[in-house]
Amino acid sequence: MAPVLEGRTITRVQLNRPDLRFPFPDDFAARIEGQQVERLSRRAKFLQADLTSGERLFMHLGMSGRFVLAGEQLGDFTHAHDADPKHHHVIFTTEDANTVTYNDPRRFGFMELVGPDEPYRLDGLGPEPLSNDWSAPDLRARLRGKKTPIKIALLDQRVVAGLGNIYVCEALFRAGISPGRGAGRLKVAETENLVRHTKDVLTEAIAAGGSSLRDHRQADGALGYFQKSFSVYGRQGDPCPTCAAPVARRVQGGRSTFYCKSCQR
DNA sequence: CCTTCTACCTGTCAGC
DNA sequence: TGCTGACAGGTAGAAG
Repeated sequence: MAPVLEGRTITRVQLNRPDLRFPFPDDFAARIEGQQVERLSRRAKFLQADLTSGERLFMHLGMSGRFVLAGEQLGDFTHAHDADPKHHHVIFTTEDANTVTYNDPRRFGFMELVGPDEPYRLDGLGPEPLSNDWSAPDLRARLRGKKTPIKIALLDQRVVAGLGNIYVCEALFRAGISPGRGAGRLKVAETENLVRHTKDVLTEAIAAGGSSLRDHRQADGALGYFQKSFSVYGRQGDPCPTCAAPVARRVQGGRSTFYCKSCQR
């Protein structure tokens, strides 16, 4: 999206419905039309477009959102896709007549416009898991005194930002830590293991193009294939890759947790 | 403040 | 071939 949007003026915003998960901001189209996108960036799972007006456009894909690019000269950035037009909710048109379309069947995504000095929830997010800011001491400090299970704590974006259900399950498996352990009760060595394995899982998953369970695609439209490397996620009843005991499933905080009862303590 | 629970929505799949 | 119910990669906001 950056080559298509950065440095370009958005000439038109077509809203096809009043809301996604939340209502669109007041005067959404008017506040974006005529603005140039100075920079496109990412923080946790939020996409941020800095506009020349000083406002920031935050976009979140939720569970099933995607952006579809189209334009005469965009060959390298477009590909065949199966996004149903009935779920095209927002269409941004740029000065060079390219379009960036937000498609989201489940509508768990959302968009926000925030003024330059207005706070936004990104301010409260924890560190990026692959940055040098995220270390065992940092995690330990943020988990201190927490009674909540480690599985839930790792999904809390204020503890570390950008981990989802799959990678938390896989990281806990690799670190040999039971998902039900009290977050504040991990030993120093366990926290170190957990951070190391989390970074490894994410790095490997990114190299594999992510996990295409259903909706996820790489930017070029290809399927990711990290799902073929899952040790426990979605593998209830399969043998644990380490000890061959059946992989267990439980529900924590309303989400499925997959783990090995004998390897994870 | 922290933790827990529910809501948001469509699509898919397993089981009957 | 339908029908039903469970479940899905996430987050906000209310309630306790």
